[in-house]
Amino acid sequence: MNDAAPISILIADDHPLFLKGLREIIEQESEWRVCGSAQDGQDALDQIVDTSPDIAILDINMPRLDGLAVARYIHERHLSTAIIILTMYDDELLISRAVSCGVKGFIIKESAIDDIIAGVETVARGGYFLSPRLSGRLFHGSSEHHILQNVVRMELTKMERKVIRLVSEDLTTRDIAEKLFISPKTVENHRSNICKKLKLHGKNALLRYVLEHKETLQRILQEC
Amino acid sequence: MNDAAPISILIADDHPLFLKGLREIIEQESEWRVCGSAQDGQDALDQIVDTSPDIAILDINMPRLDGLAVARYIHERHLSTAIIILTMYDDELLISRAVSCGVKGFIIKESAIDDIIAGVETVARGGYFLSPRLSGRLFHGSSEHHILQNVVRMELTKMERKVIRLVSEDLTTRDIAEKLFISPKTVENHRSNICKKLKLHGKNALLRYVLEHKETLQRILQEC
DNA sequence: TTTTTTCTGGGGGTTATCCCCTATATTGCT
DNA sequence: AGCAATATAGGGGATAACCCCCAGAAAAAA
Repeated sequence: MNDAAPISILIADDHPLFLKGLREIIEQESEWRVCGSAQDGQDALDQIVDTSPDIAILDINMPRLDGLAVARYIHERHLSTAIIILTMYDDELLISRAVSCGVKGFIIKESAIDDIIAGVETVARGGYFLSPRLSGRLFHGSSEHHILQNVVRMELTKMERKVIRLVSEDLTTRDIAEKLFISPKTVENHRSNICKKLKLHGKNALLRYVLEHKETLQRILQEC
Repeated sequence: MNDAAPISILIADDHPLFLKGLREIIEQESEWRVCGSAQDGQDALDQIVDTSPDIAILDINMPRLDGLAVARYIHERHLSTAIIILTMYDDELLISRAVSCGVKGFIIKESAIDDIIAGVETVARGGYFLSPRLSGRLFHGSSEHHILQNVVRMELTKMERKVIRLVSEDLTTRDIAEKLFISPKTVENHRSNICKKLKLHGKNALLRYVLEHKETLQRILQEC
């Protein structure tokens, strides 16, 4: 960390308060420099492409383009900027998705300031960083979200994913049939197969399951 | 705001980053002074009792004691400190609860910095402040949470509340009947009456409704 | 090309929920 | 004491979801 040139860092968060706090923290370090800030993902991406900072610290929830979408873009085009993702929640599904988007660091916002600094430092040195609170649970076997990811993404077929998504949107079998231009009976078959694959038994089991994991499901099933 | 003595402000948030940002914003104003900061509610409360600041800005979600509990304590003992609550979400139920805890300001964290300053200023002058995004919807008639609060608490009878709570815990009519030592038919009647009062129609409407508002419901129905 | 999987339909059945009734006992309020 | 609301219980019916079976067509994989 004894380079002459300071490490350039772009920060992006739609919460002004957070942006302010983050900037203060970074500017306390003499070898770091905030080369830009953004309040939405698109602006952040444009600035990254323009100025190619060493590191970009992105909030995961931002207007126009979320942090992961920015990360995916950077990763696919092999740009040099290392991405650190900020999040409010320790959501394992997000972490695994982030890793596949080439994210180098994953920091939970409630971290102590020293932990945040340590994370940025690690990534600046070319390493990977996960907030302590996150990494603990990461290797803790099958979390709810892992089940969801594996089961919904891997085991379910395209049509089954479409159906389960529409179920989660409060549509009945008949509605789904109309929407997909297939017979209600076919939809029932799909429902039945979904229940088998997800090991759901009993009346309204699928409905309960789907409403219980509504947000997570709809996040996973965006592509359908 | 031309007093000689600066306005003393205590800030509390379990997110160090936020705390940092908040402190920076406040210290930019010459007539304001951060007289203390805390990362949990108990610490905040102790400091408020000790130093009686003019204003305390409290995050709603904090370890040990949440922001509303602190506000309630301050309010019940008629301490002079004015409370401003910070929150991530525009949850109307929280606002109404906060108002009954004597809270003077309610600021959503994603507000622009100027809005935050305006809010603190308003409360410092003895006024009440609600973030623009919040107040807009507050007077917008029947919000989801108002429906819940009014309908569930006021319109539903004791038994109906017990039943809807057990429905939200994934119990079937038969299970509920066994648990309450009444006939399944009675439970069905209660369900039916609940549906009428909540204006729910169609198959599984109650189940959908209840799962949709699970957390809110169980928060409201703690006493059952 | 052969094989497997998926998608598409259907028959027929059980059950839970919702919905419309009626009716009695109890509780609480005026 | 009388009235209203509530809790209890049931009859009977409609429908949606689940559950088992089967089978042909289409698509994907081997």
